[in-house]
Amino acid sequence: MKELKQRSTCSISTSLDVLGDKWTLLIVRDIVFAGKSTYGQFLQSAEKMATNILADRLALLEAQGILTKAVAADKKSKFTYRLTEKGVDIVPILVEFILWGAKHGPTIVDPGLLAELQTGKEAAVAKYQQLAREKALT
Amino acid sequence: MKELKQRSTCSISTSLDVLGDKWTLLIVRDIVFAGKSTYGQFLQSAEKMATNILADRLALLEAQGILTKAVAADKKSKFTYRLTEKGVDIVPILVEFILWGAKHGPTIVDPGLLAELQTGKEAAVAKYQQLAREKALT
DNA sequence: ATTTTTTACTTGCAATTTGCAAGCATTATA
DNA sequence: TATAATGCTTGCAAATTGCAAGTAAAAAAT
Repeated sequence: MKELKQRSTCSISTSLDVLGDKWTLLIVRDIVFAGKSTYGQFLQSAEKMATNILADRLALLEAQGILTKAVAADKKSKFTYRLTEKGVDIVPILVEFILWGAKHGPTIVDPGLLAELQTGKEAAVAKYQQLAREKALT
Repeated sequence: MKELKQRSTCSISTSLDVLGDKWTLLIVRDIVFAGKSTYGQFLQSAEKMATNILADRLALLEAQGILTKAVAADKKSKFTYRLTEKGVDIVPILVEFILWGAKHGPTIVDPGLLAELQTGKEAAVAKYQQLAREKALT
């Protein structure tokens, strides 16, 4: 796992030190918007993350206190990854990426989600944050 | 300049295809919050971006229609980089990175800016977007 | 007029990171 | 007891990054 180095004291820069790559936020996305929680589920996403990259990023996110790793309730050979409060606080960032991509990129967004975000962003953010918190308790 | 490839149709993923690295958003930050506009000014930031990386990212951002490059008003040997509307729409993303970093990271944020963002996020976003638009006209 | 400086890059190369394929270890199922 | 599921680890080539030096056009200084 690559070690984290802080490039400056700027909060945008330090956020990018942790989240600034092509894969990390996709894991958080999968937890928040796709209800995923296991290594195998993350691997099945459309972007086809490599197994070593996934393992590296999960370890990094855990080390940063963004998610927790626990043995699954049903199987001892399975692990469940959930968001901490620090992770739940990433939801607003994801929402802004959704809105920017939907407006300016060649993307397909669930129309229900998009409408929800465009008509009441704060309420939608709060809703998905609460859903993530509730899953973290199971 | 590395070519852009779209990994999926997810709007978060396509946004990360363009903005998901450690440097790109720092350039946008420097334009929006530090009033910078030239290659030399971007190089002077605290994070010390390498010259080849800066040149690559500026070309990529221009190719993506996020910023424009124009000969400076005072000198023919100088270029001025400004945000397009697509670039101005990145401001909300930057704001969420500021808030997340300020809350969870070891950072130093201008207290005035932080208070402004925490008390009236939407108004602050609109203000910095308008400032960027006005500079783009000069 | 000529040299020096400013400004914006480009180039070469070593080091790091990524991406792909295969292998391994533990637990669960047949 | 063998097979499958699950979560990784390893090896290696390819791509990207980071550092230092070099280049080219325009501006300023002499």
